[in-house]
Amino acid sequence: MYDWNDLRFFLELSRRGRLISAARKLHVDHTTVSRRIAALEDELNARLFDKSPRGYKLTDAGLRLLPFAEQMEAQSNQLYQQISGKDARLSGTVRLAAPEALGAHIIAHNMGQFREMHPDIELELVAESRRTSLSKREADIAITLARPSTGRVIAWKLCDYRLKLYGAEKYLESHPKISNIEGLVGHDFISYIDDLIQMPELRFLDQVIKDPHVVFRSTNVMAQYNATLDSIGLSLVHCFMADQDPRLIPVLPEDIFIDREYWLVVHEDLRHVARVDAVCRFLTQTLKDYHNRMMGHI
Amino acid sequence: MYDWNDLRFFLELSRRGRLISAARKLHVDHTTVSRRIAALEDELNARLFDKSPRGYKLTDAGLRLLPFAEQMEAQSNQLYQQISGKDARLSGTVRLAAPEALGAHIIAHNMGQFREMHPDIELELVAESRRTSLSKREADIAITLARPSTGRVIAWKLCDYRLKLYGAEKYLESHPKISNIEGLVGHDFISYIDDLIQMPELRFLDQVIKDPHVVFRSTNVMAQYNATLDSIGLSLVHCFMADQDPRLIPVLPEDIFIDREYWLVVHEDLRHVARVDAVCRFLTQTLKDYHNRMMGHI
DNA sequence: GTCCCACTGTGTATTATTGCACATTGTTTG
DNA sequence: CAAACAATGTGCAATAATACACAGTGGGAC
Repeated sequence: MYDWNDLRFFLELSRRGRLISAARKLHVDHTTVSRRIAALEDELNARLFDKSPRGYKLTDAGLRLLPFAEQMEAQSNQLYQQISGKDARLSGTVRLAAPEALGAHIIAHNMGQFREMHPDIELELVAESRRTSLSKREADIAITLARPSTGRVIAWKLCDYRLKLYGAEKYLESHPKISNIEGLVGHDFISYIDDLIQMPELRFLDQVIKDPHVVFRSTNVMAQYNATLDSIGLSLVHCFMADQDPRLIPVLPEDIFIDREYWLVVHEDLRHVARVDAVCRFLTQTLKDYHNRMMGHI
Repeated sequence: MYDWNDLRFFLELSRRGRLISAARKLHVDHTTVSRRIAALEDELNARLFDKSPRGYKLTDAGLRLLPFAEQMEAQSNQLYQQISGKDARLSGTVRLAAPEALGAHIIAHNMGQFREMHPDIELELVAESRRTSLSKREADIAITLARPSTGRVIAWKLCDYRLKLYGAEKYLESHPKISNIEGLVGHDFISYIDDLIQMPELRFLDQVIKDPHVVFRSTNVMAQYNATLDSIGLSLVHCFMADQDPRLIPVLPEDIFIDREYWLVVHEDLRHVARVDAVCRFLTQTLKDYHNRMMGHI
């Protein structure tokens, strides 16, 4: 029978992609990891990784093995904690895919607190506005704008958030005063690139004004934000970003606002993996604490 | 972190109770098992076994560890089968506690078929009519006469069975002819030892005749059976035993019969352990095939 | 195009684990 | 009560696993 310990080498290599990185985490030599993976592949008569000088990537067989190994690891951690009495320190890497605005601002700004709570968990933040596949392990956790409708995932709503229309002071001073929604006609706007929008929930400028005159488009939220600061136009910005910045003035805030939701999504197989669970709990609690800010209530 | 392989030594020792027996099963030296258990106890800072020259017995900590280790073993077996393509031959020991009659006859007579199906599973049959505790691992599977009402167990009904009153030809020839139930008065009977009966379901002679004249008592079903053959009295015998023996004549079979049930009981934690599951399936199917015989329908 | 860096693979020395031989202990049998 | 048997524990040799040193390869930067 194969060596159960080899599964620990397998797990770490699958998470880190490189022998030397996995070896460092496990406090062994990279040659040991290489040999143990080779031994495991030999015992199981299956190729678990596609190897290249640039790293190791899981094959289909490796992907199929992964949930079992993770379950064993979860059991191992539970038994260690329960029998030895010592808290088996949560450790390992968790990859989180989150919308750029949320990830780069709210989550990134809470990393200090997270690391205090879980010093051995390495949180990798993929802050992009494109879809990620959890079943292909592109991420362990995803934060989406809508509840996923298919796949072996578990999801729950994290929070609501609000966007409002903002303009820089310099822009507002040098353009016609806006006293009602009709007054927006003739103004310039900043927005996403329509045909590169991957989530319908990001199409919200059309709800504010018909046929907006867009002078700048970007897929990058930070680029849009900075362009707004640069006084080239108005844009719909997340309240949790803009309200912290006195340079941005909300435009008709009582009339113009878009509400959206954030959802936390985890693959079913990872739900009970301790470090994934720890990250989920942290995110859930953090965004509960941020409720008012997310909604633009100051 | 502790060596995951040590858990395999732990599992085998917990099942077999002796270093040398566990070592034989694992194809290692008994000193290896001894040292690996010592290493595991040291790592977990817990005593897992009470040691004596006569063997090793699980402590409370060991009992608490057991389900986790078994889960890991279940995961390991599943992944091996699924990834390597090879059927990880079901192996290991399963201890079955069954009522003596059922165990020693029906089950024992089907061991050939069972071993053909599962050559690496060692089925240990504890054929006794006393209660066994599944939570203390006195057995992995129990067959009982009634559905258990408490405990973290899973149970389902295996089958119904029937007992009838039988007498040996020699006894019947040398005693008053029995043409109705009233005619039983004055006859001799063989039965259990009343104050040593541990299950109310075994008290059935009282249902047939009030104040029976019992000339021989035993806790052992086979002893009762052989005494009946020896023509010292009448006894209520399981149809699945007696109907195969032309030496036993049923007495008033249309009027006198007792119906009982067999239940299969497994501890919740073992339900998904592959070899336990295999035994459960085998028993369930076997007793389904034996339905007519169990009920005395020839 | 060349050099540097990061990473993997291989051979060998070192260290850890396991098996062997045997002593010790407790139980059973005569 | 003594001898035999079964099981565990210990010391040391043999074997296996791991670390170390270094070669080879591929990609990126200049």
